Amino acid sequence: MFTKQELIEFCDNARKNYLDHISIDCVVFGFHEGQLRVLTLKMKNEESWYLPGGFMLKEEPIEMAANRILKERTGLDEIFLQQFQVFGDPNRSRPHRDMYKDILPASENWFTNRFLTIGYYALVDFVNVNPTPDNHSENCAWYDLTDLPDLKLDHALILKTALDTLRLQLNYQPIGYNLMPKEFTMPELQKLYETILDKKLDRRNFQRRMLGFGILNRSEEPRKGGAHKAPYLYSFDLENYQNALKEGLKGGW
Amino acid sequence: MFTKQELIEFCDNARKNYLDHISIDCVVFGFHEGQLRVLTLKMKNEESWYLPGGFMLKEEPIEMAANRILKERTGLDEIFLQQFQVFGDPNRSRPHRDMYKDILPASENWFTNRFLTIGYYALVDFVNVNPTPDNHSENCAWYDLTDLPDLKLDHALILKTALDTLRLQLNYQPIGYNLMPKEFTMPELQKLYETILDKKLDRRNFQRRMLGFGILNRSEEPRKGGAHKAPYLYSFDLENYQNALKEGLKGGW
DNA sequence: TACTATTGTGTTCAAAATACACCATATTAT
DNA sequence: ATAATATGGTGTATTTTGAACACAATAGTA
Repeated sequence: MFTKQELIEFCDNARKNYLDHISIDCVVFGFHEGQLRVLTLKMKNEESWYLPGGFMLKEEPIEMAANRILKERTGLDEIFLQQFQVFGDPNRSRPHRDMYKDILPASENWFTNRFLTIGYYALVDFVNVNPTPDNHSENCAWYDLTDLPDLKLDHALILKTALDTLRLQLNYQPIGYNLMPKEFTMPELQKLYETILDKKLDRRNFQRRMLGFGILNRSEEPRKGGAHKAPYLYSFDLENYQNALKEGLKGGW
Repeated sequence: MFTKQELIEFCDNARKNYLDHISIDCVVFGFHEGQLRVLTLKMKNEESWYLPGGFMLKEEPIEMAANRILKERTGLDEIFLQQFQVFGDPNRSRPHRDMYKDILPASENWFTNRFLTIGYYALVDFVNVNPTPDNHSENCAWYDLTDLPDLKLDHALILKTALDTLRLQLNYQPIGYNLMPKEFTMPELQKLYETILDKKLDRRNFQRRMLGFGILNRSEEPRKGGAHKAPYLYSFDLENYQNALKEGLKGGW
């Protein structure tokens, strides 16, 4: 929560640089060792959590804005973000209006204008990534999907919609490139799918189907040093992966 | 194209009523007897065609705005519109800026501000629908997809993206409810799929699969009066149809 | 050296998609 | 009337894909 002084400065700056009425919110899913989590920010002086979001510069392309915002707010860079929906209920920012109504009149408070927010989502390996909060935020935290804090505004809805979209996407697009390390084992990749879908899959059928997509390369050398039998290492075939993103994995008709 | 006087009036009105920086454009696919077409508008005094689009009221929900805009500009009402993507290249409205740069300075011309446009698409039966142009438009026309006029701004991109989305959607969602008459024959429905996909399908396999989805009811009475054997009539089972929209037709994993 | 946990690689059975053939019916040409 | 024809309904064999399941291989450990 802004103090009055901070708010006035923020609004002055925003009016100069940002496009009014449009914001971006990012749902960053993090995965590691069977854990699926979401990146959230806690605002200073406010007992509530938000998805990392922000505003667009007046002449900035949308995708660039999404990447910049995510980087500024969490330090995450070069993350593949996917646009999935615009949220624009006229009342979605009512909590902010209520919060600030006695501090600055609505007419002067750019921050509580109506905003449509463009939802983006991403998948990352949350140990390869080091979220660092920006000035407005007290803390970045990875929350387990089953144990979420109270998300402000419509951010719970945005999160749920992102998850639904991700699960649907799993059926016709490859995932994992931004999420798995360069080399990974088949059981590791399977764990990702199982975690997103919240469902057990058959080892052997998973492998056959996955290989059938033709987006994986198998290394000569299996992983060594672990306990038990040494598994093969796989990596994504970038060209085929990109192609599968465009074309879809298996046509229906 | 606006005259200077019209433009000034339009901008005055827009500033009062519309949300700045956001517009909506609709891709209305029309289908009839094997023809797939797109609804386009020709502006007065301008040799160019547009998708029907417009602006949001300051406190209007997005979906409501999309429906209102489509109705105002074409007369089409109660059409199921599906949001599919936001287009926001900073240069997308450059043609409009160039067009009006000598008529009204950009600082006074709300119309040439930067706009992000939210893309919606719909499918309708174009003989059940009677598009009537609004004041700004000289003409509404259904164009064949293979014979499109020059679409202004980024509207060709929006159309192409909508078509790609529609084709992809065909694989995991039912379509046709807004498009087919209440009762229709299986060959008629097949023709729709073939037209959208631009590909021939097997009659018998199509029917089996379609019925397998469980979203169709067969009437007792076959259609009469046509030449040749009387075909059965089908209608959509609304409840199952809606459910299939939400759940998808066949899960992958 | 046997035990255990994990991974690799089938094989079988069922379901679904594909390819293809035949019958039914309403109009039209003779 | 009757045959020709165009269109629509239904069935069947084959192939492909998906689901369920079992056994062999390997590295660490008791």
